[in-house]
Amino acid sequence: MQKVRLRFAPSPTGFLHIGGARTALFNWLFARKAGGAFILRIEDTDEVRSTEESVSAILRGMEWLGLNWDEGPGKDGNFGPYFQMERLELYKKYAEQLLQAGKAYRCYCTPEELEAMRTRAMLAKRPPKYDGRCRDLPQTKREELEKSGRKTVIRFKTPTQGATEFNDFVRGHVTFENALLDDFVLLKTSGIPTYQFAVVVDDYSMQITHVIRGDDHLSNTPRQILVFHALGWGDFIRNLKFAHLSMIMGPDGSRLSKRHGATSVDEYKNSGYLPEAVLNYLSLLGWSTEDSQQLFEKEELIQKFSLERCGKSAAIFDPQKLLWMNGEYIRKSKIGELVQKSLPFLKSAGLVSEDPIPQKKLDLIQSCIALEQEKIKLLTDVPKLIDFLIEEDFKWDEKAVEKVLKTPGVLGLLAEIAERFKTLAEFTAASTEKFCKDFALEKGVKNSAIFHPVRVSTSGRTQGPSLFHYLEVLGKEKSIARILKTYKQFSTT
RNA sequence: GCGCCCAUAGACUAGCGGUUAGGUCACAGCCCUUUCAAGGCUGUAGCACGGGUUCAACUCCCGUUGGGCGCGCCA
Repeated sequence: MQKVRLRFAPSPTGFLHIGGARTALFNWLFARKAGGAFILRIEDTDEVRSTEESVSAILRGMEWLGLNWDEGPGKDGNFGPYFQMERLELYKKYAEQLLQAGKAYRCYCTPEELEAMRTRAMLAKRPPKYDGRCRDLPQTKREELEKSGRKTVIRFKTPTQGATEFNDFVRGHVTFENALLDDFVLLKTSGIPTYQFAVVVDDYSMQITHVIRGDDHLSNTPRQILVFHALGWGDFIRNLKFAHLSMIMGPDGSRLSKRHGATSVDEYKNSGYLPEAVLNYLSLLGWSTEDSQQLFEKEELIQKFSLERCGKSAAIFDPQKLLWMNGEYIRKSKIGELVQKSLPFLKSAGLVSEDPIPQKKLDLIQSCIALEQEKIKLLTDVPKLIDFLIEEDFKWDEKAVEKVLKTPGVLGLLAEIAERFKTLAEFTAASTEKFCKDFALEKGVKNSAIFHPVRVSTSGRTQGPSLFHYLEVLGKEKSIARILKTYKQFSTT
């Protein structure tokens, strides 16, 4: 039994796109479930758009998501190199083979001529395909063009008869008429292969068994199949399994792009999303279980994933649901891990500058985050949720002052509370709560008439963590000092 | 223009001839509650349209409409 081998083959022309991440995830899931190999192949044959930065951004994105590869950049296997630009000789060799076998030919048309040809065809409402004018050039004409110094590309001699069909895990049986295909370019003038050619040579030479990729490649597949056959790899292609995933669209139903907001994995990382949440959300775009389960542990995802349960229709990316899911993952996080993950965001918010961070401060941060854990949706929420407990000072929210502190009698009560707080033997959530409730009873007012002023006078806001719990974190001294400070500030005005 | 693919609420989806069309996000209300959340309960909302096939169609077939993709010396 042949070992299962899958690949994710991004072209490094930008960051790891959310759609690319989904494709990578599905490949990874399938490979992991089958106990096969997951290969990362960099398709960097676009001489003008490929960049080093993109390569590292993609690797970074993959690593962040935890989509580890068995072969690829930094992980040698027996099928490398894994950058297509390092495999040029291979493509050249096979292109030559096709040339010799009469299954490909040199084309002398210039890009300008081709462009003009396409435009003309479009205007005449004909399919904008290459007309094959160099296909059957007589030898004399060839030599003449050759002599004129014309640059050449190698084109595939696409069969003009018959149809190419294949089975797709998601789409089922698909058929394309060969006559509708044109003689596409295999090798560019530069000697660099086109995607259509490189993908065939690589999938074969890397012994790929399953191709899982975006739906946008569905109509490319027959071309590739034809090339496989022309190279004499019929047996291989007959065993190659295809799965074309439905696309991910933007909210308006058009292809997900920059104008729809964040599309790169990096952006989600920087906005405070957890990789597990992103992965989980992505898994639900075009795949589902029979019982419509939503939340999956990574291992569970691997176990339950199957191509048979991938949907056919395009899915619209819903940031709102991702956000909800991120909250779910944050609530499920172990507090220690959540603290570690929040640290970078606390640092950039200026709440943490020490390095290393003293254990005492770390403990404080942990207590604070624990208070607000259930409320955090994004790691970027953390600083503004707990800053008033971390920083020495705090500011009074204007509306809070207006709504709560300006109520007649409130300041007097606060002064009294501060005094009485001093007498508390222990300053815990339980003790302060008991005190405040008793105090309310004593004064003949509702609990809220005490709670709210205490909250605003110690935090400056009307919303926050559970009052008595954060008072405990804040501590007796600071709590009293803040109430007194509030009293002073507003009793004079 | 030609070809291919797709079509269940605002969004993701389950369904695979007979269901009160199920779940999740979002939205609304109620409960819980010192605030904000979280949680619980309830609710609003869906099979694109038109023909067939069938005792019976969301489900099968055809067409229409709508959307997506491909037709690059981009991948």
